Amino acid sequence: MLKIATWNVNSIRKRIDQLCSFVTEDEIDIIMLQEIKCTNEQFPYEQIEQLGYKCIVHGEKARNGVAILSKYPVIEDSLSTSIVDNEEARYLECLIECNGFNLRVASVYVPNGQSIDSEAFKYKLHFFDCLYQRLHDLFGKEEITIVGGDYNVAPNKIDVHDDYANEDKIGFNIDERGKLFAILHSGYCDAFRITNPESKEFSWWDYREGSWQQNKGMRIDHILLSPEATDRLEKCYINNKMRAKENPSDHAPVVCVLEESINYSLK
DNA sequence: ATGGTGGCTGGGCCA
Repeated sequence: MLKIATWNVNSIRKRIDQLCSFVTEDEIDIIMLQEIKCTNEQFPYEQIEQLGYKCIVHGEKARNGVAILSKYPVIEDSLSTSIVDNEEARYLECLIECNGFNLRVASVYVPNGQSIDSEAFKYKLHFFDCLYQRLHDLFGKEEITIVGGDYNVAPNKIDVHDDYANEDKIGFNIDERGKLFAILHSGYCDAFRITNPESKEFSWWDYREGSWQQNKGMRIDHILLSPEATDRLEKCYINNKMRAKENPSDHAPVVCVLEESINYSLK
């Protein structure tokens, strides 16, 4: 069994103790992190390595920043840390060797987009185009590809609270949903939705307006799987206990469980 | 209610 998680921590330095208890209690093998909000130098390597994880970090000062932590050996790192032609730390990819087969793992932090009529929204759509291109290029390269992250898009009505299922709302506009659908159509699977077809669950709740208390959230954090990974998918869950803690991230971790005792080679 | 809270910082910007 292989447990793989994604979590937007909203500052790794603020959340380091919660991260350590989460990966220990949920027995996480690999985790993709977003919004670490620190430089590579500021990253708390020591505390995480003590738990047996290798750290691959692509940070920047004060904002954004992605990382991948793995209990299994990382055989290639710093792959394609820039899928968009700018300096923002929003994408990181590596290759992990796991009991004789390779996993290509990516951590992605899609721009929020601010509002539908903003320049930031155009950038969000452009980022999605670049992400699509990268994931399209990866398709079939390794059998097992896992792309976890904060996509800042809820795929369908069931993924947002009732007040929010509106074209004007950022994260639910048809153009950005279309970009996510295009990635799914290219062959990747939404691990949570395929294992929980009817569940109205969220992965993010605004800090403001009592959103958590009223359960007014959105499911915007996703684990996308290549077909050979999807075949091995046992379950996927959102650990919203992490959102209920004191000083939480505004996001909850998403976890998928893969069966690993399978010959992954198609040849 | 054009607000609200939280994290970067060290005054706003971003989410």
